Amino acid sequence: MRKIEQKHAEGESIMGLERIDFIREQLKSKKVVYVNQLAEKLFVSPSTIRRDLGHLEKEGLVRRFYGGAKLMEHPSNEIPFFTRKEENLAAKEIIAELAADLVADNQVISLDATTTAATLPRFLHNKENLKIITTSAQIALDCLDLLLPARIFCTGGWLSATSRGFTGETTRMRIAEYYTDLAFFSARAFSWENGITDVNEEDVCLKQEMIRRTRKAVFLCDHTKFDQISYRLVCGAAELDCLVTDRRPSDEWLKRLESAGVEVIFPE
Amino acid sequence: MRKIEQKHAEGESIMGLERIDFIREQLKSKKVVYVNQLAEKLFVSPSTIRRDLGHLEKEGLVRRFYGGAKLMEHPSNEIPFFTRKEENLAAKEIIAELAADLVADNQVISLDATTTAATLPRFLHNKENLKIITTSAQIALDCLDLLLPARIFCTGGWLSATSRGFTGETTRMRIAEYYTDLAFFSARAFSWENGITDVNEEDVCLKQEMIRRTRKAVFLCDHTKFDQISYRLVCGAAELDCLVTDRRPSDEWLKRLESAGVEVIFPE
DNA sequence: CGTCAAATGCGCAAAATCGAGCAGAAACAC
DNA sequence: GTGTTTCTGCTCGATTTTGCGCATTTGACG
Repeated sequence: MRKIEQKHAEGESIMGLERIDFIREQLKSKKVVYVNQLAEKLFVSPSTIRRDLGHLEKEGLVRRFYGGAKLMEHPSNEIPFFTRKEENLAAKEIIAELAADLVADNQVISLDATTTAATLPRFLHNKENLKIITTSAQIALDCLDLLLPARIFCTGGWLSATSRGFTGETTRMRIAEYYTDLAFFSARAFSWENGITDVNEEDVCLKQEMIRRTRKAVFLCDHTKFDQISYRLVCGAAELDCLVTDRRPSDEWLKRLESAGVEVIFPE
Repeated sequence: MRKIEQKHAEGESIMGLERIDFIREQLKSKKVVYVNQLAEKLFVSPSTIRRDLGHLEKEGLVRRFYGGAKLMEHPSNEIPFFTRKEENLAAKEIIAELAADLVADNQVISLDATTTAATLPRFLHNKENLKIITTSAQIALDCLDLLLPARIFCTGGWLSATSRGFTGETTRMRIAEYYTDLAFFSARAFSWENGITDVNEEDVCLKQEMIRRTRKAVFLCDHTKFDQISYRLVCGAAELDCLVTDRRPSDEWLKRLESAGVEVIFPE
């Protein structure tokens, strides 16, 4: 007990995991950390800090440079699923509620492995006899826990930690086996010139397959995603049938989307 | 020894369950606990704390690390499945721990959608480069949350509420695509005359496919299942390669299993 | 291009922690 | 009472983490 208090008095001579967590926080707020600074602050030797940063580098969280390390700007795909789910939660819920109105009884719908799509099932309680096709293990189990009156088909495949969904050739083939009334999907960015883009090559292929195999492709797109560009093309605006968002888009966007024949749904 | 008496004088030398409850509270509020910190706070030896944390790890509540333990964020996925999981929990853990010893690095193993099989992944932390093939959505996501160093393949298919796993023809075909080193499965009942039996027609077909496509079929069978009969045959005893149970079977059973060429694994 | 202080990676030894096994104490069953 | 089980603390060899020395690399400065 005394020992611990003493340590606290001296500052935190933290150990192992907790120290690395501290470094993570520093990185989050400051983007850059320096070996000496951390060593001093944490009362450990620079060697230890170097080792820690080495671990974080292996994880892909930072890039080392001479004297310290810099936070790697992560595509949001690599932020843990449950953190991502909290981001813009209000927006996702607004979108999900509006999107749910598109669904009618007895339909077959598909959902991709995104946090936005994962918000949708909560609003499907009053639909009867749905079939839900999804690439997301998380969404599949969520539907069970919600006691949805629906049949759930999950593609299977290799499980991805970041999306908590499945990827790979098997997954794509499974999607291709179903033609759906509605396909709900999201992505990281939407710009007029570059269309819908996202970071993960494999996930993009799955979205494309979903879009190809549906009567009505519905893009769930919160306001933060407009006029952004990621790098891998999902599809152009013209290939959409419908876009659901949480705020009224600008007049310019509305005009563009209308001219492209995209039905736009937003609150009020 | 003096130390202990002193401790008694100072107050809380908490014992057993009460101590573990305290650790639970600490975990809830702080997310991370340290062996030494707890030992001092609770006036017991570090050994005891290690044992306690070991128990909590088996329960799946924490993940141990050098010097302490961290609360496992088990963010959703619960309840109806969980109640069944509590039954014979101790037996399942004993079986899982023994079964895990059968697994070697770099192997491909399959797990069916049973609660007994679901206990296994917790004991696979020290194996490297595993591939896990499962029909269970629950197990797949559990493996993620455990941060297992393994690739997870999930068959997909139509989701069953009772097993939280997949069934159907698609599922069977997916299993058939992989040949595994080990197949771990469980079932309702095991009798000498009628072999392994279970209730659900569809699930039985999947188990059979798993058994057909493996080098070593391992039946996870707690003591309550011996000399029981359900109705749908999975396979006869002779088709097993190995049986793992939580208590020494009767001499008669041991003799039978030996004569059938089944390796029998039980504690001690 | 050369110099030099600072930072780095590597190996090693000290320290801390771990798990397994053993033995004593307390609780319990009979 | 006797035997059994459970819990706890301790010992010991093994593992992990940490700090330091040392040769090497880096990058700023002249």
